Amino acid sequence: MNYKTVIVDDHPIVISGIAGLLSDLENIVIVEKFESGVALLEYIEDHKVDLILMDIFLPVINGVDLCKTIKQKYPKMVIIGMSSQSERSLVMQFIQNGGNGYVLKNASFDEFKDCIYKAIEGEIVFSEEVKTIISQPLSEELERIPSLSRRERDIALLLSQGKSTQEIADDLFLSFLTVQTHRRNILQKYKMKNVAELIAFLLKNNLLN
Amino acid sequence: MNYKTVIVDDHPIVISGIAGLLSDLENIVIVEKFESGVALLEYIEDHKVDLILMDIFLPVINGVDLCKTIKQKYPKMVIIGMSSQSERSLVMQFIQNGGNGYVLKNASFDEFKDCIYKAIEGEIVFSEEVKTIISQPLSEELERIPSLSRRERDIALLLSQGKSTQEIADDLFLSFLTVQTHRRNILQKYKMKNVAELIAFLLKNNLLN
DNA sequence: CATTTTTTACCTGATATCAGGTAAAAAAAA
DNA sequence: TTTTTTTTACCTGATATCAGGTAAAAAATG
Repeated sequence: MNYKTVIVDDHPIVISGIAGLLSDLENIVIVEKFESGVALLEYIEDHKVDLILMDIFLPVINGVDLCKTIKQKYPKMVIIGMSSQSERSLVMQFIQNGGNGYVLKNASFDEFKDCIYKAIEGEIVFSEEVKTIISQPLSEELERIPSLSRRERDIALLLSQGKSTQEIADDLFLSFLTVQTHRRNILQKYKMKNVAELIAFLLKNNLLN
Repeated sequence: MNYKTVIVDDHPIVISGIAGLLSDLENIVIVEKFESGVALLEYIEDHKVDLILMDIFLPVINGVDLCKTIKQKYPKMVIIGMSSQSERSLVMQFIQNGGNGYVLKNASFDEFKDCIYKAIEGEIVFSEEVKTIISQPLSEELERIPSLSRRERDIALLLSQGKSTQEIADDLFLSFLTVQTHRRNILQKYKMKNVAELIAFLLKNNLLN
C-alpha cells in the first residue's frame, strides 16, 4: 500500500531536501508540497492524503493550530511536526492537538525513516533530540528553580482555582494576613509581578499539582 | 541481557497481576516489588535497576514526583507509568518529568509487552487507550469551549506575562478603559472569577499561544 | 542540639482589579 | 447588504492586591 504524503514548509529548500530523503522510502509517495497551511487545507478538502509532514513555524496559521484543525475533520490522517530548534512545551502542545510525532530537521535519515514508519503504524514518535528535550528540563533548567513549600503549593493551587485571599484563608483555616504573607513570599521567590504571571509560570514548569 | 525490573503499586493484588504477566517475558526479571515510593527510593540507592513499572496514584509521594526524583539521579533508568483511569494532563506531566511511557492497567498483555520492549529500546510509549486520551480533547471537550478573539488573545497573553491593565494598554496602544472592557469580557466568556483562574484555564486548555 | 526553613500573624498605604452600567465605530459573517 | 461580532471607549464604586516593614512559634535539617 502506498501512503500519499504531503510536505508543508515555508522554505522551498527544506521542502526539496525532505522530498529527496523521502523519495527513497518504499510505500511513501509524495503527492504534493505546500508553502502554507491554507493551501494544504484547501487541498485535503478534495484529495486523499495519508501522511503530512509539516513545519511548525508557518506564516498565517502555525503548525499546532493547523494540526488541530486537520485532526478535527480527519482524525486518521498521520501528522508529523518538524522544526529546526524546539522547546518542550511546543512539542507537548503539538501532540495534545493530535500530532502523531515530532522530528527535528537535523535528524538523521534513519531517524526520519524510523519515525515515519512507526507513526504510520500508530505509534507516537519523537526523534532522539526531541526525546531528550522533552525530559531534560530536569537537569539544568529545573535545578535552579526553587520549589514551593507544602503550604505555598496549597495556596498557589487555590489561587489557580480563582480563590481570593479571604477564601483561601477560610479554606485552610488561616488568618487572612497569613495567606497574604504567603502570597507575597511566593511572588518574591519567583520574582513574579502578580498572580497571573505566577500561575502561568508554575503551570509551565509543572510546579503546581 | 536481563533487565532488572521493579514494580511499585499500593495494591498487592495489582502487583501480583503484573508480575504474572511479566514472568512470561524474556529478558525481564522482576527483582523486587514495592507498595510505596519511599521504599523504592531506598532500594535503588544500592541495587541496580533497569526498568520500573509504577502506579501513578501512590500514597505519600505520587508517581509523577517519584519519577522526577529518580530520573534526576538515574537518567538512564526506564520508567513506565500505570493507572486505571487517566486524564491527558497527567500523562503529559509524567512524560515531561522523564517518564518513558504510560500504560493503562486494562491494556492487553500484548500491549504491555510491546510497550515494555519499545521503552527499553528508547521509545516513548503509550498504550492504545492512552494515545486516544492524549489527542481527544478535540472531539467533545474543546468544541463547547468558546474561543478568544484575536484582541482577547493578545490581552490574555500579556496578562499571563504579568502585565497590568495600564501596561497592556501602553503595549497595544489602547485606552486603559478599553483593556479593562476586554478583561471583563474574557472573564465573563469563561465564567472565571479573576485572571489567575483565567490563565490556569487557558493554559490547561491550550487556548493561549 | 543548634541552625535554618517554614508557617503563622499583624500593620499601613498606594495602586489595581472587578462588577455594574452604556455605546459607537469597525470589521466580519450571513 | 443587512446582521452579528469585535473592537474601541467612558464612568463609578466596592473590594482586592501588592509592596513595605516586623516577628514569633513550629517544624525540618544538619
